[in-house]
Amino acid sequence: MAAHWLFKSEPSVWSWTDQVAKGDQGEEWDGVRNYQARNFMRAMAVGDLGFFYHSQDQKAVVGIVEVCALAHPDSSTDDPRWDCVDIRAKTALSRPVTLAQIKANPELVDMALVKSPRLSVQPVTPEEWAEVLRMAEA
DNA sequence: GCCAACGTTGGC
DNA sequence: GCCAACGTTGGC
Repeated sequence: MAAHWLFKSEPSVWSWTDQVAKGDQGEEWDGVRNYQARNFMRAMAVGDLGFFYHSQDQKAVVGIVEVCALAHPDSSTDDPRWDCVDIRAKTALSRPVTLAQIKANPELVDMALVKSPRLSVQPVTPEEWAEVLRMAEA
């Protein structure tokens, strides 16, 4: 059973559009300097799916990505502590799901996105995954 | 642009 | 090993 995740990015630094432009080859999710986030990446398997979240101005889940390489040393640093996975864009959400909508949904009050807004890589439960997808289609 | 929250660093 | 200081992040 594949696990689900959420990847957060500032669109001015790395946006969904940038991710899509990388195509099936995908791109390293580098630059993470937080142990919790790193540990989640180490726990990922190829084929796991994740939400792609835009912080800052948009504050919304905008797309779905797939893990396409297991955790490996982060090429953006020589510090051996930091690993990252590669992800590739899979599909855009037909309608982005905003942080405001998520906060307003009683089913999602326990989401890491709400409880730990600064964590850049987060786990998503199967229930949360299904609920956000449902909101994207509603 | 401000402020609160939180993680990390460094001194003791 | 603890704790204070600091820097960064992200929402509003």
